[in-house]
Parts: sequence; structure tokens; C-alpha cells
Amino acid sequence: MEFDDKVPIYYQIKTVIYDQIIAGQLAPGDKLPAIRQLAVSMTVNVNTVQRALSEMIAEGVIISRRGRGNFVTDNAQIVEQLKQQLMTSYLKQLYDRLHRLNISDEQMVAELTAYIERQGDSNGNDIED
Amino acid sequence: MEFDDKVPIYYQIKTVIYDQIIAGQLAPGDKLPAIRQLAVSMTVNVNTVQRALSEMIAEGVIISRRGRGNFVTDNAQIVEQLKQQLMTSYLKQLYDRLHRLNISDEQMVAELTAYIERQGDSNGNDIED
DNA sequence: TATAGTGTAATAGGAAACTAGTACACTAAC
DNA sequence: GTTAGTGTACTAGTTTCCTATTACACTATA
Repeated sequence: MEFDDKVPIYYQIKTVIYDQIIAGQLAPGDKLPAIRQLAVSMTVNVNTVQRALSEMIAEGVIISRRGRGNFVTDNAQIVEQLKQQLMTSYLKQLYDRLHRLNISDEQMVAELTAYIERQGDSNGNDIED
Repeated sequence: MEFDDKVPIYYQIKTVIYDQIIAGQLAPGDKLPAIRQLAVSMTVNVNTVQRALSEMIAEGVIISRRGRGNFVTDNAQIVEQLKQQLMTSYLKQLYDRLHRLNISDEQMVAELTAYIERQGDSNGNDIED
């Protein structure tokens, strides 16, 4: 797996797993791959994965069952909270950044739309069948 | 100054200065504050500021004149390139993140618009005189 | 009971980022 | 020439992140 060398790996792992939960690839109650499994598939040390998991456990999103595995909480409300929280933080980051560049609210939406258009040119999503 | 402890400080300094250049607070040819000055105002060590500047110099955006100071390049084209590059990377980051959350292109624009609305409620920009 | 699969803990070492401090080199202005 | 303001370079020490390795604890199953 590829990581941004400007952000701690354990933190990026956390983001990836959280994103999977929000996207529904990991449903409430689902079992995560074994820690050693995750470490191998991400080409990372076990301790690094564990550090990511520790934080997620502390935040109540992951439930750890010794000898059995790690599971996504079955509390749908926590997952929903997580979703809102992450979505907002992502949007806020873009908003703050573009704001610092003196981009107005309207321009901001326009820029995003334009970017998506450009993406569409090469991806062709929604168009090809 | 406040920094995100998940990203190297020197890198965040670079971002701040680049943003100021793009926003026009630092025009082409302008002299930057002295390194020691920047270090004090950012509550950071001189070496950390210098590391940020070194990269910007290597990238051709900042020109260093020994004994005189550091200056923004007067090459407007370089500044314009920088602007496009940063804008795109900011947009791409949001796009990729929301995409991982299974948010469609249309939803994405809607979410951003909604976020801006929410901001407007507390900021009241464009409304008050 | 033995074994395989799992989470957890602890130690040791290396690399990167940051700080602190000192010294040197160049420029401009007196 | 001296001085103040500037960039540049170097060394030393601390902290955080990451890796490697070993050991232990619990669960399920044959």
C-alpha cells in the first residue's frame, strides 16, 4: 500500500479503515482481517497497525475481542456520527484552504465542479454503460 | 501559530507562505520577513523556517539574496503555475476522499454547497456591509 | 489436551523532525 | 572600517514514528 510520507502511517491506516466503514465495505458487527493479516497486506509492521487500531478502539468504533478478532461496533449511531464527523472535516479542510487563497464561496463550488468535469473527461463515469 | 501535529511543521510553513503568495498578500518581487523574524512570529526554530525556505528556493518560487533577504520570484508565470498546482491538489484531495466514501459527483457538489451554507449562518459573509 | 489463530505487551534500534546554540559570510549604511 | 541586518552552516540532543523480534494470553477446535 502507498502512504503519504508527510502523515504518520498509523494515522493513514486509521483513515483508510474509517473510510471503509463509512462506505459500507465494513458493516456494523463485521470482523476485521487479523492484525498480522492487515500488516502484511499493507506492508507495514504489526505494531503500526495496532497503534491505529488502539485509537479506533479508544474511540469506540472498533471492538476488540481477545483471541477472536477486531470487530466494527454494531452501534449504527456511532458509525453515523463518524460519517458526519469525517465528511465535515474533509469539507472544512478544502473550504479553509481555498478561503486562504481568497476564493469566494461561489468560485469554490465552480472550481470543484470544473475539477469534476476534468475528471470525467478521463474517467468517463456515468457515461459509458 | 498553530500547527497540525500530523504534518511536519516545515511543510506547513511552506504551505502558508505559498498560500500568501497565491492570495497576493506577497506579490512577485516582494521581500519576505527575515528568517529570524519569521521564526519568532511562528514560534518556531530558525532551522525549521530555513528548511521550508530551502525547498521553496529549490522550486524557484523564492529567490534568496545573501545579506539582503528572501524575495518572491518576479516571474509571474511561476506564481500562476503554483496557483494552478495547489488549487488542483486541494480539490483532488477532497475529491479522492469523498470518492472513497462512495459519494457521487453530484452529491459532492451538494455537500460542499451545504457546508458553505452552514458556514454562512455563523459567518454572515457577503451579507453584512 | 494440543494446536492454530487471534489480540497484547515489551524491548531495542534506526530515521526523521525539531530545537538550541554557535559561528561564519555577505550587504548596506554609517 | 565598523556595525547592524541578513542568509547559511554545523553540531548536539530530544521526541516521535517505524521496524524487528520475542513472548505471552485468550479462543476455538480437533
